Amino acid sequence: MKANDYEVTMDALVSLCKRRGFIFQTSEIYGGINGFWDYGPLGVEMKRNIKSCWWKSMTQLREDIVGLDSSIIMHPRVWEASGHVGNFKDPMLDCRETKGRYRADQIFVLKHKTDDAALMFAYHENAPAPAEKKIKKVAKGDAADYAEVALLDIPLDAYDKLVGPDTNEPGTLTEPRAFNLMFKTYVGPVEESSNVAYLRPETAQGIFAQFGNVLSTVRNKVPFGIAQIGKAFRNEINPRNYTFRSREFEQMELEFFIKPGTDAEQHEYWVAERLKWYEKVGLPEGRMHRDIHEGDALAHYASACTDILYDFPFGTQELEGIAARGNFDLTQHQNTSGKKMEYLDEETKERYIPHVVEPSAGVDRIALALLCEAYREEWINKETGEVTTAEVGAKRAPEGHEARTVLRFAPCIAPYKVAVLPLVKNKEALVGKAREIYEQLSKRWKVFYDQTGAIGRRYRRQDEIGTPLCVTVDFETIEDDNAVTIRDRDTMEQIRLPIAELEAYIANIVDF
RNA sequence: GCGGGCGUAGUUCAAUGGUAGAACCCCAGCCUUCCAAGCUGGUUACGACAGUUCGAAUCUGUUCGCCCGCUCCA
Repeated sequence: MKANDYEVTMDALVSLCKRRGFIFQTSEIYGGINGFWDYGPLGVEMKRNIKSCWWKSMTQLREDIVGLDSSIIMHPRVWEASGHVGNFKDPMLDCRETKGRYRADQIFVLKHKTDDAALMFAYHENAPAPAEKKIKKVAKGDAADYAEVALLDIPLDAYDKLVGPDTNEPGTLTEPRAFNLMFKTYVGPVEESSNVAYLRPETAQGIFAQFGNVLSTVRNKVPFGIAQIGKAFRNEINPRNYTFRSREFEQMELEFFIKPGTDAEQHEYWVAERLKWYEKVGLPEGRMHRDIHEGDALAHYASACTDILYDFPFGTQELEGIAARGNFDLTQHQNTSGKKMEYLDEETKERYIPHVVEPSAGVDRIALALLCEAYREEWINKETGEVTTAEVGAKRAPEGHEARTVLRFAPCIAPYKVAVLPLVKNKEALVGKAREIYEQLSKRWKVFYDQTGAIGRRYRRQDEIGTPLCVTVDFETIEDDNAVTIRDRDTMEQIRLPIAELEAYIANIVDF
């Protein structure tokens, strides 16, 4: 069953996130800075819940995975070994005429074999046909007189004779510029090239670099995993779509080390495991997709890669990538550092560098997906109480109805688990009892106490921040039955429950 | 980074180059026995920096940010 058939608009969601304190633009008082976001009082709780559900499923509910917290700045050679220093940059060039942008290494050029003064024609890799046509039309020449050259081998002073891939005019291409997507800094007070360091662009390499230490301390046998949650930084060219692509973001990565040859089955296993987890935190199957990488889309060292995607309002986008990376990373570190990265199988006496399956998820993307999924506007018929999904974009509810905004979070994700509400605030005994319950429940969960305004308004406030349960203390509670009403966020129905049974009831609903 | 659009209160919107308003939200008080009731009062905004002008939310420039397209996404 889909949890939500309401199609949220990003405008409505962004507005609610700011209004209720989920997500703020960073440094907003100074005008903000592109690609960086802050999580407010509710957002930080929600994000912590996502991380602890993941951490619990990885390191607590199974004994073959241990945790790690490696530093953000590591030895620069880590990034040489991983290939990030060499490859983590894309030389790009623009066309002034068409406003197109191209990756320089994907553009090739047809150049006259003998006449250096002749026009040259650029084209997209493996698609020379348009350039060959232009040789006939524009240069009145014969394609046979031209040879293929990589764009990066064309000298800059010849760019005025170069015709771009999507134009017929020469001289419209800018020179290629390298974009290194790693944030650079200096270790120590002096800025010199010998102490350049990078903010990690992924948490994974911290795991690989500590593989040996972890292996020698925890006595785990292959297959086993190392899990890590932490910040990573990428100097994205163009952050977009709210928090979806940020320059500072948080990852939850597992490196699951396996025996070579079991890659395919382990990969398949982890894709299924992770999809189960997404279902559990509230992303239903109907809006989740798998993108199975094949052929050219696969990195050269990987034997399989499956992206897990979610239907965002701005398109179907990646939440997590699950890659079978062979032993590429450990081998690279072994070669670069000179330290052995081998595992000895005690039973078979085999020595090998383990292969790895890497489920790598973006916390911020999951948070955004959960917000999109949870957001819902409803219309409630004032007479019958019947609830219908609101029309998207409607300014107000139709005659005889009132509007309700509700975040239908899975209870394990909700920032607050319970709200405790005295029915009225000007009766001391009611308030006293409510405070007592609040303090009792607060020892176990994040609980909201609210005595302001009409009870209905307080319910709606909790709906809008996704609190799954409201506990209301009324006159019967103190005069009669020592019980409270519990109101459900989604159905708005109430049951009566003795205070003695309250904790067990709540735990059953909200704990992961 | 390029092109286009847009920046007024927490939100959604007003205001002819001349005192920045409203609704909702929020806060306080009164009232209130279960789904945004009512009454009274209150806080809060022209993204930033320059320029033109007697006077700028309004005109100009720059910049920052957001949205859309291109581009990119190991």
